[in-house]
Amino acid sequence: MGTETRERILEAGAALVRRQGYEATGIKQIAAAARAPFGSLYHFFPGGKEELGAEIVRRAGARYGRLFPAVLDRSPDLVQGVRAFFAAAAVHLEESDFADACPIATVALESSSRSETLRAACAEVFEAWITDGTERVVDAGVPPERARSLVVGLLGALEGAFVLCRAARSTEALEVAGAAGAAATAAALAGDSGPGLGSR
Amino acid sequence: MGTETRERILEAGAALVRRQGYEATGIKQIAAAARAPFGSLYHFFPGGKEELGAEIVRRAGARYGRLFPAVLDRSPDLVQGVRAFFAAAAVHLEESDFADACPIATVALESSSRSETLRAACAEVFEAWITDGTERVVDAGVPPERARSLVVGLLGALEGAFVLCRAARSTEALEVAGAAGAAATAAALAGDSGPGLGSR
DNA sequence: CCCTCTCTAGAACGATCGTTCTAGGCCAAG
DNA sequence: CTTGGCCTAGAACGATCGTTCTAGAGAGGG
Repeated sequence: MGTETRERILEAGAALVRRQGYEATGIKQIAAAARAPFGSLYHFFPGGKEELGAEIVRRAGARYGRLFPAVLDRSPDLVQGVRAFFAAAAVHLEESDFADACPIATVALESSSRSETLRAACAEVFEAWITDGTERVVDAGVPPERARSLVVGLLGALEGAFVLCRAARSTEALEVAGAAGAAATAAALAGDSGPGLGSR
Repeated sequence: MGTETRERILEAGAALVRRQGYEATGIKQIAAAARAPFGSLYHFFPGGKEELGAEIVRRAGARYGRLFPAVLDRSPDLVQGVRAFFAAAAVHLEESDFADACPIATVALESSSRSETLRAACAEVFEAWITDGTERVVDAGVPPERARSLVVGLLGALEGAFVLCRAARSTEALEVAGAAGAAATAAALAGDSGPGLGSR
């Protein structure tokens, strides 16, 4: 069955796009990295690069989206879960020589004014992450609207920290964001309407 | 003097790169948009696309960096200044059909694993923004280290919100980030070591 | 007047881009 | 055995990429 080839293409493509972005990654480069025959690429993705890109985004989004719940499940509470997630992101980023941050943020910025297809795929992934995250926060006892704002703030802080960290080749921004995110989460759990991410 | 041609090239290049990113923007496209002869491009930027890109980043960074102090000067205090800055960013983003966000964030993500020259230019700009912002916050009475964390958190929140807003074509994330940023600023001014961005 | 230096102007080059096309291998169904 | 599908395989195409090269316009100092 050749479906595993399709798999390899998406896998290799995701790794390349995460590091280089969409525009800088060639379709032939993906085929080579996946050790896939070039013809297969257009067989599995007749829509060409754009379709392949959208599929990579969705696929990487679904995989990366499982990380936050997984970390939460291993943490005693929400606040420590948030702290642990930012800390893990910092470790992983540094270990990859500041290459592996968010798998889709670069594509989101590159495509938002150029390809409606790609932009929509990124938006879809972000929204799924937010919805899933909100559910977890609501389960911890935070009112839905407040929970969503918290999660949007957390995700935004994470994405922004990735931008700064990759540029500076330093984890400072992730550390700051992690501490702030944890504090904001604690405030939301305490029912404060006060300071912190997510007070609207 | 032909230096004004150089100016036009940087101007046009900045506008294109801001919307499309670095990789998707062609050097000939910049020349055409600037109504500059193509030969002039290599005359002014002998280092080719990379040198031009780095110059665009630095130039756009210097210009955009003047915005935050300007907004602050027109605001009664730091907290309202922060709020106003995020609000203005949201208005400008929406008015530009979600095209004009941070002029260098896309380049930062695209280049960080591909071009040391460009990555360094972006890092330089971010660091300058942070340094300048920290100075303003220190002037308002916050201890230096705390001030820097606050500013790093604010900038990260802004950049991340831009990513989410452009993808979603919505200003939600900027609104959340603005409220959180203002609250965190208030907390820092009050000397709280408690919740909010920048509590390390 | 001429020489030099800056800047304009765009043709030309090789490389690479995404895409299309043709051809063959493989395997299950008839 | 033959047919028809999926999938592999890569050559070929036109377009465009960044870069280099040649040539000339224009101004200023000797």
